Amino acid sequence: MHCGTCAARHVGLCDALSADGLAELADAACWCSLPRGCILMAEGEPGAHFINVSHGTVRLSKDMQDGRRQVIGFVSTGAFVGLGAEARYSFTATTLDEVRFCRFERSRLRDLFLRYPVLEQRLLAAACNELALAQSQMLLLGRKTARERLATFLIDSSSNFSNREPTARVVLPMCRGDIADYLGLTIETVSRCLTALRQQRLIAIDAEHNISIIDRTALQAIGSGATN
Amino acid sequence: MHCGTCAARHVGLCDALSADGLAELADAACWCSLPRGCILMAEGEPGAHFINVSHGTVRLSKDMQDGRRQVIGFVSTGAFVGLGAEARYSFTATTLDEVRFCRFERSRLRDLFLRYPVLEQRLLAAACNELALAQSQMLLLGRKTARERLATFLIDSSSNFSNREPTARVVLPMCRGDIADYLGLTIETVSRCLTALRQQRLIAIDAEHNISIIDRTALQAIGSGATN
DNA sequence: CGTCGCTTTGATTAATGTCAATAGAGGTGG
DNA sequence: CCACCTCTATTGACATTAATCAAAGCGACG
Repeated sequence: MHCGTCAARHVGLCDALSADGLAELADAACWCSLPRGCILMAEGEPGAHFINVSHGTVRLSKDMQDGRRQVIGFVSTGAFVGLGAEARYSFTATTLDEVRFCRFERSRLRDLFLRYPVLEQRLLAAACNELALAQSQMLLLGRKTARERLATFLIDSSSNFSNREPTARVVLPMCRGDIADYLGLTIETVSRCLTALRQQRLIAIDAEHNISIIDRTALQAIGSGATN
Repeated sequence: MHCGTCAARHVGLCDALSADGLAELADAACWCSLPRGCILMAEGEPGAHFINVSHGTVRLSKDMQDGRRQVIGFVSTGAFVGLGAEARYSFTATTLDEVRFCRFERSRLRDLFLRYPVLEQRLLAAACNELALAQSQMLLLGRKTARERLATFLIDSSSNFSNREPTARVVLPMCRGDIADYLGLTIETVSRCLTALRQQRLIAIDAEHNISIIDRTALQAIGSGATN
């Protein structure tokens, strides 16, 4: 088993278990690795599995018939995906880079949950956390301007992806189109807003996927709607 | 104790418990009733409580400093509010009409959860359900047109509020402003879209808070983006 | 009967989307 | 190593949706 070297060993579900519980959990898991651009789960398909990401970034999205897409989240190490799936997945999960993960059969997890109630506690905590994030995103999508959305996104990204401590360097594993679909904007608007923020010396665009936050305080103010 | 006559007795948390468990739960609860327009919990305040709505409708919202507001949900009988609150509430809960509810001290619930794991299971299921709703709302806020948002809202409302079975008659306990803040629009746009739907004979506006769905199929199609 | 709050309707503006062209970056093969 | 190709991002011109500003209608209530 890979648990000893797993990057997610000390986060989320796995961290809740001692060695023997972990062995049982590992027994129910299937280790997988997929390259960029693969679909981990597709909206509408039977939600038989549940995965725990141990490396890489996954894009979660909902699509409309005519091609409009809303990215509902980007998740990485330690994240659970497919938690609530009542019978069918309610979104599509796609790899943005090389992703390693454990896949669990939903049915096999059930009795494990009964014997280790701490697992359910962790899932509940994770679900509540995701819910709070989703609610913040609703405020962003419903009420913030394009500029405010970008500022919020950059601030959030500077603490979400792999770093716990906020850093000036922000690595964005997704392309502009994914950012646009996450923020409810178009690629062009994302590009224009980034350019504007750069011209005002609030950020520096070192490379397309590599941004430096120059004035964090100002960005936070913009993101919360305090300035313009 | 009021459990015997409580409208929420056979939904959510309470339904999971047998008589003696329920007695314990009741022991930790405080029954309250508030008129319209009261604040049940305020964003940013210490999240000491957790409530279970037994009657009425509660509006959950997040506000920005300059007055912009996003309603993140309307909840009624059986709903849990304040679930995940890590230390502080992440939204404000306001009564839209007369609301009756049970209030629990978060600390007193903890040991009850340990002894009745089924409670945690129910909360997890509820949280996952809310998460899926939040994700659908993100699609609405990020990608749908005003017309599509209204159609979606009406269809959802026709099965959410008090009725399990979808009905033609939709009673909206909230005012236009709340609908606007829920759909990420302005009052004027909500009004205009409702008028347009009425003129096309898809709905009838019997009274401001009382709408009849005339062509459900067409509304569903509009809401999912299939037509215009 | 008049006032107040909420809703509807109308005219205009502003923000973002759409369409189109250009510019870079990265990869491949001659 | 360089030229080319493709994919992505940027920039510009214009169109469109929904917001804003303003006024009038409607209902409830004193």
